[in-house]
Amino acid sequence: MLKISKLTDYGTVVLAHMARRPDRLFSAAHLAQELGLPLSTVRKLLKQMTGAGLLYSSRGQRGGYCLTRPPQEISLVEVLEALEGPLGVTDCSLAPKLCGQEATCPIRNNWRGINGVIHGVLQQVSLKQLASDQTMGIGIEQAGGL
Amino acid sequence: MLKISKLTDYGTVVLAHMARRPDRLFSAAHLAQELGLPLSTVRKLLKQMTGAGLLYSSRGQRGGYCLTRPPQEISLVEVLEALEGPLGVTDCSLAPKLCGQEATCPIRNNWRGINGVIHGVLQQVSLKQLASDQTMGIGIEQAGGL
DNA sequence: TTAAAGAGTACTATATTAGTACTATAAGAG
DNA sequence: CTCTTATAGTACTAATATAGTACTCTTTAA
Repeated sequence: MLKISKLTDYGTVVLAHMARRPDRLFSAAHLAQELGLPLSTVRKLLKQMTGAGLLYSSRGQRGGYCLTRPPQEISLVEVLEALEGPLGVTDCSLAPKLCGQEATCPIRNNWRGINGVIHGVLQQVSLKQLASDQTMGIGIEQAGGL
Repeated sequence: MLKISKLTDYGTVVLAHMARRPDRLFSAAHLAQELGLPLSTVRKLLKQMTGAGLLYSSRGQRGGYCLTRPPQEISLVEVLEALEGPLGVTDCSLAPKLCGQEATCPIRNNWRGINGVIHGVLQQVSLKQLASDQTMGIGIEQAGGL
């Protein structure tokens, strides 16, 4: 259904929460409690996002996580790709040799185009926007072609 | 990875092929052979799309399938929804009561907005465009909000 | 030195996806 | 009228992905 996974969804919830206080340091336990998510799950997400470079972590007592960049500079694509790997609507728009039909497939190029558009949409959304109460305005226009 | 399933992908290949000859009647066996896809799989897809109202079917000798509407009037969303059910990037943008966080989730509205945009992109792409050799032109513009 | 916190690893249950096989039914050809 | 071709319906299996959890190790500040 063209869905992101539930874990990724939780990940965006966690990041959006952190984006509201970019100054603060958040521990996994605090986040889990504040957001009502299972601690183990939150831990897993934080670890993964740290590995992807989205978060700084500091250990020890009074340790925790914080964003590596200001929330308006982090796009949703980055977050999704950190948690799910490269974004591809179809196999062929992701990597070669996954489909088998590839060489002869007459619609591959068009799928790649669609993938690019969706990628663009998600790139335009920043973490700051995602965390915002205001409704986001993103429009689409038909540019040309047939 | 925000991906459609491989079966759905095959479905679009099949439909795009049929869209090039909207007059013709295609049997499952022919399509499977022409596209190099497994017959059983093609059969499954055709049945499902017929049930969803995208195809007419006629049985018996010289039977087969054809599109119920001209290819430029069939949007990609319809095809995806016929094969995968309602389109929802997140659980909460799909149906109530799937997430648990729903009531308190601060970013639900924004996800719903993103979902709407992606829905819009796929709605703008017709089967005729998908089947076309020409590169499609779809642009995105930032309209407002923050 | 101890307690709080992240890092690393491994595991299990469930759901989804992909692919296939078999039987029944309909309709045209001869 | 019956044979052949084709769709309709159903059911099943294997592989993969997802979700959630548990446990141990390491770091660091009080």
